[in-house]
Amino acid sequence: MAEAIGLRTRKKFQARQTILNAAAKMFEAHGFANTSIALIMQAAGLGVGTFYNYFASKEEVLLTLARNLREEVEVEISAAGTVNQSSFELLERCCACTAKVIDENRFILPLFISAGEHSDKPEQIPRSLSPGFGEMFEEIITRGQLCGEFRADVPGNIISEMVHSIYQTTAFSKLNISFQENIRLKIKILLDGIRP
Amino acid sequence: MAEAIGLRTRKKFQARQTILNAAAKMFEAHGFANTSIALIMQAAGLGVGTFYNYFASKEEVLLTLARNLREEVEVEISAAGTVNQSSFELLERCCACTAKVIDENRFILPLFISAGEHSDKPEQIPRSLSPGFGEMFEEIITRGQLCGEFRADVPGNIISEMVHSIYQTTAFSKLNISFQENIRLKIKILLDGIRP
Amino acid sequence: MAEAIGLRTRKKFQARQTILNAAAKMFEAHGFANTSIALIMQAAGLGVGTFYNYFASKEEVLLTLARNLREEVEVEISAAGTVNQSSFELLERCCACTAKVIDENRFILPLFISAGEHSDKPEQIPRSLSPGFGEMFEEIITRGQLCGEFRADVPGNIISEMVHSIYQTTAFSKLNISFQENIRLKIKILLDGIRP
Amino acid sequence: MAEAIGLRTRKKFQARQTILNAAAKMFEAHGFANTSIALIMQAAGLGVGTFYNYFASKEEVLLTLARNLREEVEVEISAAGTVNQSSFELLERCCACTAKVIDENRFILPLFISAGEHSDKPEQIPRSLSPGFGEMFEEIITRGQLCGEFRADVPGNIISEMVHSIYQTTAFSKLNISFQENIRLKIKILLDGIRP
DNA sequence: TATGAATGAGGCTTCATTCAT
DNA sequence: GATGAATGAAGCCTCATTCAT
Repeated sequence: MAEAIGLRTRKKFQARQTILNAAAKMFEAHGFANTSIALIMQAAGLGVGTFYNYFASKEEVLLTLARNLREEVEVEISAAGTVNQSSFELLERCCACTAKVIDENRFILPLFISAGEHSDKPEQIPRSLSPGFGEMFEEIITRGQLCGEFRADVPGNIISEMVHSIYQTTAFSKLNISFQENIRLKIKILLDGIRP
Repeated sequence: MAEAIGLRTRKKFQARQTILNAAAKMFEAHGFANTSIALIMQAAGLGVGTFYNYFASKEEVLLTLARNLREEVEVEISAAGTVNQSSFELLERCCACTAKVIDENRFILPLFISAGEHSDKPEQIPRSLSPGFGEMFEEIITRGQLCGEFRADVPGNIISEMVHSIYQTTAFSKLNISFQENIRLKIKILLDGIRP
Repeated sequence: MAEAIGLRTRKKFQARQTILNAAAKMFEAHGFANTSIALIMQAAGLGVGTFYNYFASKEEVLLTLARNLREEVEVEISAAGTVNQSSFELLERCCACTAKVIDENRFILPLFISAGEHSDKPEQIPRSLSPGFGEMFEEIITRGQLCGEFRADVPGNIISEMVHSIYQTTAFSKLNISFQENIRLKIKILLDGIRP
Repeated sequence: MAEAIGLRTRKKFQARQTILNAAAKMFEAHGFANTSIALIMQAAGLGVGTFYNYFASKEEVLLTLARNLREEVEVEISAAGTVNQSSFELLERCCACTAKVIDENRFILPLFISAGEHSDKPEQIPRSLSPGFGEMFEEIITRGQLCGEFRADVPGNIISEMVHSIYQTTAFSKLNISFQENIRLKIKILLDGIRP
């Protein structure tokens, strides 16, 4: 009995995953707006109606994907020990970690920038991978400014926005250079630009 | 007769402008995706069918708006005398001019970032205000690098992309600071970051 | 030109009528809930999308049909001269007129009783052919009570409700007797029942 | 063993009752059409599939509820001794009893009037609480006519229909008067109206 | 018997596009 | 050239019903 329930539960979980994966693939291939729920479910090999057993809307799928991504970033970052480092080193490392995870889920960031546009219910989609995605950067930056490691004549949230902007737009880059390397170079410029 | 044709031409031109203005207003108010052609033409006070006498699609309207914007920027920049300036001064001034024009047409940049997502025909919408918007910056930057005024260990197109990214994402900024000032600060960091 | 506009306007009006007629027919044949918009438009020989050029919802169609019916009733009643009559005669005549019109649009009354149930937006559908349908009866009855022609130990609005109920339920009658005669007999009982 | 079966039978009966109660509650709260089977079973705290172990359709649930109601009415009426009464007294008492029971299950009458509209299978839902609900009244009335207690110039089934109509529409009444009192007044008028 | 995930038909609605006037 | 009614494809979503566990 317990086993039966376990099986059912496992299957249910699997279906959810299948849908998420299919959605990610379709979003990447066709964009968020051009991906219909029917298309997702077709890619998932499931009936259309099944979608609504797991999600209320396409937006919810996107949010879920984003939340998963954010968790991955956090895991990755906390895995890299971050003690006894200068704010420069810390920021650099965090940026590299973030770049790595995003690189593997490149499709999602662009989606997020624009998703607010699409939906009838724009309030449901935050402009960035919020909440809390940018806060990490802002914290590091603020601390660096307090320590005198970063210039203080520019507000920390402006710098943080700049970091953000680098990720968001680099995802679209057509330059013949790897995503992570691209990010690395831009962050290097930024770091040099915020020395006191 | 020539006058009659002129009148007609002018009238035709007027309708086109009316549509463009209405579209800009509606895009700004409701977003690109949520703006139907019917809505545009209603705002324009013209019949739906008339739209197709001037444009083939919503995408074309957007492109036209972007092209107009770019022209404005160019006019503005060339108005500011640009001789005998260091690359730093030149880049700073160009960025300020661009910020000013974009500030007055703020809605269009966000639209552009996301429009590719929306359309059935994404190939029709370039990712940025291309063609040629970024080239101006790239030219200045490359020249600066050749003169040894800018660091050369980072490719010029990467730097150019960074400039671009600043405009694109600042248009979304929720910080309590004016758009132009926000841009100015970020460009300042960038400029300091690309000193040799 | 004026003629062209006239033609267009006329055609538009015709389409609206066509839809109303088709809807009435389908409502009668299959009931309100079982009549899809697609079915109506198929019966009307028009495309589905055309429906929304004229009505926002099925409910609006129903309301329109009801409003038309009410107008017919009023025309019919005012056609019958109503001066110098006892309240008994007046009520009897009004009831007969109403019965006649309703008889020709029998399907609509049942629809109205139940339509509130159906809709997601029940507030949009009044329970009776309001506003003003019942008021006519209530006015006559109140006047009759004041003159002492009708019993006063029962509130007028109760009597009015009774009149209403007769119409509403007789529309469903399966008895082998004509609608108008059925109504006539019930009203006769009611009239005898409200003598002082 | 016999006990085990008894227990099982009782359990089965319990589930059925649970569903009926939940359905009644949901019908009352949301209306027949807006109540999905899933909603009923959720309110019942049972699985969706379980529904089909007891009922073939929502319509069958409604019919069952109606049949139960009718039985209640009969019990109530037979409880009130009905010997040696004039037809007037008898009809009055029966109407009062019926009103009392219906008052406690007010939701069901409106449902019934409209249920025929809703269903794909209208033939499955009779227009009134048939079969047999009205027969009781018809019998009393016919008897009263034969005895010369009621007027005979109006067919008995017409009068019976009138009684019916009073119940059906009073369930919707918005007047500021209790259901039972409302019914009592209307029946009083009717009784006065059918004196010979 | 109880379950509830899976299903797909079917309803509603929007909207780019056409075409007769 | 201007118009706007007509169109139908396409998307979203609900829900009765089935069936494997």
